[in-house]
Amino acid sequence: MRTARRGEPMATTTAAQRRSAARAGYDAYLAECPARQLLERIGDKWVSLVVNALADGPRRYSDLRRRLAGVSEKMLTQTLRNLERDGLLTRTVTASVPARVDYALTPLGAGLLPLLRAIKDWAEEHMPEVLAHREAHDGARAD
Amino acid sequence: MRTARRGEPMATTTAAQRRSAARAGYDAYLAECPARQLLERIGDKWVSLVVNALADGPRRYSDLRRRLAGVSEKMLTQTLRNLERDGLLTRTVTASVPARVDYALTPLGAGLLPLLRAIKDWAEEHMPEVLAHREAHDGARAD
DNA sequence: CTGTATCCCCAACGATACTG
DNA sequence: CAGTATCGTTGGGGATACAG
Repeated sequence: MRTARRGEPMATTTAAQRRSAARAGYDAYLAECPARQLLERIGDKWVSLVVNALADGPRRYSDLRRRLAGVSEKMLTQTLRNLERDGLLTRTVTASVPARVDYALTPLGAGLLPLLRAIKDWAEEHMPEVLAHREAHDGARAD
Repeated sequence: MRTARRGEPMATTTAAQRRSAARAGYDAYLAECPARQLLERIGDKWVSLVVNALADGPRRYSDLRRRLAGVSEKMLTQTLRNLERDGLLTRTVTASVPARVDYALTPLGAGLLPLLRAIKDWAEEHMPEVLAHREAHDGARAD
């Protein structure tokens, strides 16, 4: 993107382009915002559940799959890999027959528990009110 | 879904079907889990930003659009409507010329601020470590 | 047992144009 | 000023089959 060199009017390239630039900049800012990065992690559908499932100790893969009855293998593996990649849990392979893999929270991952707890507490205390609003709102215009 | 009444072997319809049933049940459970409902709300890309933008008082639509430089009109409106629907903010129309609309947090919505603050604090304290892990992990296998 | 590989769908998000 | 309408892209997430 080059600035207009000549002193020409150039009525175009103003509003829309400025918008685009602002967007790009803001997006870059958002991509670096720690809070948003965290929300993207824990917002993943299975992350909070996996972390909670590991709260009281290591679990095997099949163990997790049973406890999180709704998860597909693909998503469970993907979630675990992402969390491992971020240093939130460890993956330990025991090369026996049959193979055995244990997952456990790291201290960093365990540090997430109080935060998840806070989220859960807020949710249990206030979500009913939120849902009541939602239904009232929908009901009023369902007609 | 009926349980197998007879003591018959019925090799088919077992594993896969049981899986499906478990999934459906678990999904239903998740749909009702307050913590997940909350995560779905605040996980929306613009929700936390909008709530924060309203932290210190009401704002007009165009005001919000300026402060959240990256948001499209569609997403801003959609986010605001969702939050209004959930009783987290109010929408006040002043029928003047030109039209004017103010958005403000309700007490319920303001109650979200401490939680968002907690998320932000955790993120600022620990996300650098998470990102360091991530890069180390990626770098190790980037070859 | 612990995954990987593949295909597919859909909802989120964005871009653009138009309206009261 | 404050939206609505419409279209297109993208990636999250699930189903299924296969592999070490």
